[in-house]
Amino acid sequence: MLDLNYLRDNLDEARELLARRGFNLDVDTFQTLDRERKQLLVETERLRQARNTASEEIAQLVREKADVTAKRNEVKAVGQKIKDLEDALRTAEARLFDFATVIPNLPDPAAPAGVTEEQNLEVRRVGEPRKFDFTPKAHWDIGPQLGILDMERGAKVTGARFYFLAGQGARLERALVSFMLDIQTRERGYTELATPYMVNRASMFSTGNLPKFEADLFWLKEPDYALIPTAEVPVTNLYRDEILDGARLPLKFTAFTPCFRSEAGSYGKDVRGIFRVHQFHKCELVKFCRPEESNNELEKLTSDAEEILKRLELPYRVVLHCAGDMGFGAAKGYDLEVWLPGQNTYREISSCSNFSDFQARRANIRYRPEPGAKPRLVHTLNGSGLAVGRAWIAIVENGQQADGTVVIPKALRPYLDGQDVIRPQTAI
RNA sequence: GGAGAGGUGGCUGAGUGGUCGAAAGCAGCGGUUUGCUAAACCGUCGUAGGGUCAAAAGCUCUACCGGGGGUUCAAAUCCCCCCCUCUCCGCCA
Repeated sequence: MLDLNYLRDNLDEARELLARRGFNLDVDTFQTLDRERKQLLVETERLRQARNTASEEIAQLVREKADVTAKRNEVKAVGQKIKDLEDALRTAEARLFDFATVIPNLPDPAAPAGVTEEQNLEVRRVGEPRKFDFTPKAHWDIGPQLGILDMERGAKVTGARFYFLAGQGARLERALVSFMLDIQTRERGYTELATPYMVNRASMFSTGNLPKFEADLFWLKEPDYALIPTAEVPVTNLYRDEILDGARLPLKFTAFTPCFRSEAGSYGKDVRGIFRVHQFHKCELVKFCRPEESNNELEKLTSDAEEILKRLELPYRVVLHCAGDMGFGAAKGYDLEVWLPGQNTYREISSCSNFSDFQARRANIRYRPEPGAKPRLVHTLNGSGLAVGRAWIAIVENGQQADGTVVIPKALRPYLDGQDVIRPQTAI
């Protein structure tokens, strides 16, 4: 959420910045709502003051054992007026709040203007896509042929966009999880968290998933909890409504969780294979830091995610989001796109974003810069390090050989008892 | 699921209708003193939003004692609903 005081004082600037990401800020509506709220506030406070003064007079009269009936009746009428005004004020405040909660974050000046994926800026390419002397297959062919992926049964047991991994396939995924967490915790200074997989509405609001993206989430019938679409939600909410000691910043966490997404509105997209599914696994990286450090921390976080791809010898490129392709709450963000030979293209495997104070304001996460100083909002960042299912796809597609087997990246072999190749296994 | 206790400022913890935004202590901040990685003493010390002001300071007003509603001239305090924590019983991976 944007700072309402900033909006009041810099409406034109805000409108222009938001236009860079394709959002049309309705300046007139904002000013009208803001003015109405202010008028009601002033009037309500004026009457409250009158009542408080009168109440004190009554208290004094009572102490003097004087008659207070007349005075009491006089104030009684004010009380009703206050009640009406308070109702009106509450409504006005709610309307302003609702207006503000659907405004996306202001883009960082570094984010290129643009509204579509094509306007993203390629920053660098790392690793050379392998030359095949045969036509490389996609994972939806390789996986079932090896007997490590079963999509039909996933669809039977649950529905479309669900799947089973089996034997070496399931183990490959488990190895990837340990591999990713070990690097981030042992070498990159992240603290590992195991988190709740369902959260309440307040948490979903804080990260920006509510109120706008309710349809993208899976909801429990009872109680009113949603399954997390990413560990970003529980980890960012770890410090909701807290004041952190500035000396502890930056704080860095990594968490492995399942992620649940309804994928509403993506019906035609990526219908083959397991690239886009309702349930997947991800190792997430989350940081809390001082505002002046956040863009630098974004570079470091991105490089922490890249490290996994480098060790797995997977070719990838880094793309800087244009203003319009960024997530709702992001000010600046990079995508890591891994090379998928089966599809002959780079595909997203990680998204790393700086949310500036957008989530911190919603979540009320502050820090005290110095002992005794006033609390300020932190900046929050997060990124995938990495999406495990997509890493699985990348390994299978990049490691495939003409005979249908898959070579496992060297760095991962210690997590598989030294196994170097996935060979066809008995069907489940 | 059943029974009970409780949620107060950064923390601990008083306060059961009116000079309570809230005692006291700790922590923090400012200072004094002491020849020592500290102690003692003094002072200060919540957040948000209005008004005044060119602005800041200051002054002043309003709200906030888990959340929401109610009673009352007046609510941290009384009533109702919800949430959370703790204890005991039951069930259970």
